[in-house]
Formats: sequence, C-alpha cells, structure tokens
Amino acid sequence: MTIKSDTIYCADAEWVGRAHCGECHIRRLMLFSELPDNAFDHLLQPIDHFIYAPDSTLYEPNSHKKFIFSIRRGIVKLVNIAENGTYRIVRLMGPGSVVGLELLDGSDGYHHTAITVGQVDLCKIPVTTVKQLEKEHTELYVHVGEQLQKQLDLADQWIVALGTGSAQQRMAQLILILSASYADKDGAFNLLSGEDMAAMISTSVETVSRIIAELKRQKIIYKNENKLYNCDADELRKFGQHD
Amino acid sequence: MTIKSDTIYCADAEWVGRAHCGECHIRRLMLFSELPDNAFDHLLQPIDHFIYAPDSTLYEPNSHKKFIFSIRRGIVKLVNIAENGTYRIVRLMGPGSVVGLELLDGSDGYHHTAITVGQVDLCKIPVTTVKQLEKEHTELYVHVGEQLQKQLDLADQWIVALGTGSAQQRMAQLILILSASYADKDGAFNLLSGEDMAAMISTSVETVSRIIAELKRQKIIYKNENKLYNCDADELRKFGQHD
DNA sequence: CGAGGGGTTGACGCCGATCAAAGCTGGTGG
DNA sequence: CCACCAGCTTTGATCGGCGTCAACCCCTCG
Repeated sequence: MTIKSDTIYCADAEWVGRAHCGECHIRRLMLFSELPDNAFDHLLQPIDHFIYAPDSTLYEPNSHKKFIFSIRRGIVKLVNIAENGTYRIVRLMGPGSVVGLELLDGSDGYHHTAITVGQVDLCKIPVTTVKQLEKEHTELYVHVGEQLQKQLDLADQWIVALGTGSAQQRMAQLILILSASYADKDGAFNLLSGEDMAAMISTSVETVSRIIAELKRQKIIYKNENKLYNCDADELRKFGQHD
Repeated sequence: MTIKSDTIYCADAEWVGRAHCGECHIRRLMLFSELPDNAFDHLLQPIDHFIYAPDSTLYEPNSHKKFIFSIRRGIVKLVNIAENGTYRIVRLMGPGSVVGLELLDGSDGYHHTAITVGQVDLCKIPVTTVKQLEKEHTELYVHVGEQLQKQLDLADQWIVALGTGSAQQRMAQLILILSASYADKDGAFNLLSGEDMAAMISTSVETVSRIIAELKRQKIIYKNENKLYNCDADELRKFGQHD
C-alpha cells in the first residue's frame, strides 16, 4: 500500500511534426500496418508526432481528450490512482502498443492515468480519425482487436506473475518481464524507480530496495557501461524458486 | 501459493439443442445482439446450446478445439495453472460474456483453463462461424471489441482490487465484486469454495476461512433462505478500510 | 455406518510493513 | 567550480499479519 509522493508531473512534449504514416519506417510494427499508403491522404483530423519528456502525463481518467496514443519508442505506465491515494501500476506499454483504446468503445473517459517512463516518442491519433479509417478499411478492426488481446494477455501475465508468491518471487518475475519485453537488442534494460517497482508488485519501497541489493550482491543483475542493467535469467528464475 | 488438489474435472454437458439465435430471447445481451435475424440462416457450422455440470472444463491451453463460448447463465472461471501446479483464478465470467476470444486473433491455443462454477448454460460457437459472420456483418467486430474491452476492465479491476492491501481488504473487495457483478436480482450470491477464493486473492485457505468466519460473526454477510449469501456493502467497505 | 473431502480453529514462526535515520546523487545557485 | 539541498535509496530494529502444520469437526455420499 504505497502512497505516491505528490510529485507534479509535467506534460512537456515537443511537437515533432505532422505524422506521415504512409512513409513511417516503423509502420509495420504499428497499429496502421497493412493499411494502404494512400489511406492517410484525406484525414478529417491530422495525426501528430511528439516526443514527451520523462514523467509526463499523457492522460488521466477525467481528461476530456479524444486521442489514442501509438508508442514508437519508450515506455508508458498505466496507473490506477484510487481516491485514498493508493498508487498501483497496472501495465507497462512499449513500442508498437497503443494506449487509450477504451475511447473507441464509447467510454467517455480514459480508464487509467498514463505516464511516460523515460523519454517517449509517440503518435497522437484523434479518435475520429481512427473511426474514419475503420470505416474505410475494415481490416483495421482486426488490428485494434489484436491490440486489445495483447493488452489482455499482459494483464493476465501481471495477475499471475506479479500477484502471486513471496516478494522475492514477484521481484524476480518483474525483472524477467523487464528483460524479456522491455529491453534493447542487447537485453539491457532500465530499472524503474523503487516507488514504481513497489507499485507493480505491491510491496513497500524498502522491500524492493533490499531485494535489488541482494540481486546485485549475488551478481544476478549488474550494470553495464551505459548504466543499463543486464540479468542472468536462469539464476533469476532459481532465485525466484528459492522459498 | 495454493496447490490445487488434483480433482478430476468432469466435462459432462447436456446438449440442449441447436441454437436459434434469431429467436434467442436473451440475444440483446449477447455477442450477436444487433445482427439481423436472418444472419444465421446459412451458417457453415452450427451453433449449439449446452448445459454444463458444475466443475466441467470447457477448454484448456492445449485443447485443440476451435470454439468460443457465449455464457447464458452461470459463472465460468478462467484459471492459470502453472507447471509447478500453482493454481490462480484470473477472471470470473458471467452471463453475456464470451470466453475463448483469443482464438479469433489466430492464437493456436486457449490462454487459460476455463471451468464452470456451478451449472452453466452456454452456446458453443465455432470460430469459423464467427469469422463468417464478421465478414458478412462488419458491426460484429465492434461487439467483439467490446467484449475484449470488458475483459480488460475486469482484469484491471482484479489487479487493483484483489492484488493490493491486506488479506482482509482483498477479501472485502472480492465479496463486493461478487455481490455487484455476479449476484441475482436480489443481490444474493454464492460464495465460491475456499480453495477458489484463496486462488483469487492469493492467500491460504485458512486465511479465507478465518476472514469469512469473522464476516459472518459480524453479520456483514449472512445466508438467506436459499443458502445464498447477502452482504451489507457499506459495512463491508468499512471492514475493508480497517487496518 | 464409515470414509473422505471440505471447512474450522489453534499454535507457532517468519516474511515483510513500518518507522526512523543515515548515505547518495544530481541539480541549483552562489 | 564547489557547496548545499531535496529527494531517493539504503540499512537497521521492531512487531504484527498471515502462511504453515496439525488436529478436529461437519456434511455428504457410498
């Protein structure tokens, strides 16, 4: 039961430019893969490309925006903040994922608070634009469905891996997830802040710190040249068994 | 970390008949609401209607079936069973919900084990039939999306409500969920087995038993004439605050 | 009636929450 | 360029919640 310190999240975003989906070099990873290049020629509302600073809030449950966000680079955390201030991270979303999809179902607000972890590069797509494209290109429905299914699988993984077992086991699972799904090509990844990791496995910051310290001591995780971490997955799994 | 006793689940199902979706009296609740009555006139493969006995397994991750299941009456639990035998309930699905949707995304297997809780009345829909109907009636995509979004919301609720706080708090949340989402019109509901409730909030059976006993003692929950339970939601919430 | 599978209750010990205080670190301003 | 400060991480000490083991009870079904 961690209470988030009342940091003021900035929402500094640098506008990179109008998105040209037809020429986007990572489009095959993205929501609009497979749409023909000319699909974007006459959009009602434009798609813009931004770079957000770390710890920027993309949206909150009571935001009255009408955008979904397609992540190109970086990580976004979806957070549930209860009235009593309880702060729980529900999902981490990386490149190729789309957040805010609940708006497509006619929900009149977002279901979480979305906050960038580190710098994030993304495209901001108006809901009306998605609906227009869905009408003109029915196959888009399939991709939206895939996105939802992917998020559902992530949520289930969260429940199973991070919701069961001792603090050690959950911490081990968390790092395995980070290294498997959110690492660069070399398998190196950033640890999140203690507070964030505590909010993922629902323990106290102190417990997180103690376990991480032990993992470093046992050389199961270690910093590389660029201040990123690598881990020994097998040892980590063993560590997770222990007790 | 509970280990499921190795009960043999039967899969006894009584075939009620070929489904006539066009005349189904609860269709507006179901996946096929809004499709025209004649949509079902020339299906490649038929939709059948079954009544399953309690504790029947609908499917498992390695089942090679190709059906999705639309629940008409009763409750189905989606379970994750790890290699080491860890048994975790990931979601409860009630009337109007559809399970097995992951197959529509081309996943070659189910992502959970689905087991009936009490008697369940459902329609078994071949995947090919859904795909056929999607092609002929694009609006079906929207309803599938709604189903996925609903499941995602449930999963998130699970993470937040049942994954945080003391055992008391989680137990209180669980009963609130049961009474809010899985009760009959009088707000009466069935408690699940101790083992199942333990697998939902990830505690031991003993802890579940002790907390339930305390709730009965304090008359926060009580049995009605039909062996169903009712609860005092306000008191339950207070109980959940306590400690 | 006896057996067996839950559920219940008690005793005990450990994990991890909590409180408190002391290192670190990066950022800011003199 | 250095000193300082705020916020994070770390570490220690304490103690209560709850997991575990064991015994017992109750209810159902053969």
